[in-house]
Amino acid sequence: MVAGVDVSYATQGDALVAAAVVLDAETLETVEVRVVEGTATFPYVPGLLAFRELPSVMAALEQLTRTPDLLVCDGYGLAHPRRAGLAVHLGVLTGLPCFGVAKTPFVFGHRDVGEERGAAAPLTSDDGEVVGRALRTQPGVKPVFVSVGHAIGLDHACAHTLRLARRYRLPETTRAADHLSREHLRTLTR
DNA sequence: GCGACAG
DNA sequence: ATCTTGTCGC
Ligand SMILES: [Mg+2]
Repeated sequence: MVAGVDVSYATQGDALVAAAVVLDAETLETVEVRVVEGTATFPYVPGLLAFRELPSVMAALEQLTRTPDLLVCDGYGLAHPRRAGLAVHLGVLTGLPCFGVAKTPFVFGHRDVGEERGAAAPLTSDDGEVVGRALRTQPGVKPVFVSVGHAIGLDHACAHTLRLARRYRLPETTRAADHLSREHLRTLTR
């Protein structure tokens, strides 16, 4: 069981909606969905995203009737200035294996990535440590950035990412959580 | 000292 | 993240 989490924010005011979606890792079938309405209590500050998004994400996860075996975050884990991105926080808070899949670069660069699906290049710090991996999930489409959160290795995190992103650039977990939180927020704003 | 900066 | 109109490619 793999869970994806994400948060949507209202333009007016501080309302937000967090979503947790559990998918069967094999079939990608939706097993359970949870949405939580909340309020933003922390601003967006690059490097401190966990403090803005995780309170409501934790609330949504606590509503699940089944504990997932793996968590997938929308953002970074170890590939963070302090090696403490939201995927690391969420893994420690829950005690569950967790990794992050980010959509855009943050602070670490990488060599060119081949154009084929599965092509990859390490994200490295100035002193050469590998903190993540740029991974092409669809041929000819921008790569995603995978990094370890907690209790999982980078190879396994990338393998899961590829299995969860067979048709689209982003993992189905992230797509489902993003869609659910966005739609629920819309019902509040309209 | 200045610029860059996940979502 | 959210807003917003058009454009490009499969
Ligand atoms: Mg997000």
